[in-house]
Amino acid sequence: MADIDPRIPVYSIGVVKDMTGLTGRQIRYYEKMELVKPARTKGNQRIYSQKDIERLNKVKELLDAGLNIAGIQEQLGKISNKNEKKEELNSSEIIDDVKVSKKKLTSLYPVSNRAELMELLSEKKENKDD
DNA sequence: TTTCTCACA
DNA sequence: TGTGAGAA
Repeated sequence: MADIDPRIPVYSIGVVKDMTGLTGRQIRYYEKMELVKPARTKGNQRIYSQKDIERLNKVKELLDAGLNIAGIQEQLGKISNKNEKKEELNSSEIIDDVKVSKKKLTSLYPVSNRAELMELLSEKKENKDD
């Protein structure tokens, strides 16, 4: 649909919605809040990279952790700026363990962390693309 | 199918 | 913070 670069995989909002378990509106809403910054196709369709997927999952965790948009912007700004601080990870790894697939995720997979999710998503992408 | 804006809670 | 409706 929106594979512009053959090197890197890009996803439309439809697949991102399926991957993240978020609704299309939530994803667009996060973009509006500048939590994510997907590129656009010639037809103005949003195109998300794996970095965007990870960011959206991060947003999910942060929101679930009790953060508001402003707080998430700070967290995302940090990781986007440079590598994460060990002290900051202290709280991140705690929520990282048990969030992800808590209540949303309609028909996803029995994953328990993002890393595992990303692997599954990669397989799914190849499967769909094929 | 995805996009946007307006409006509601 | 997130969604519904309407229009394109």
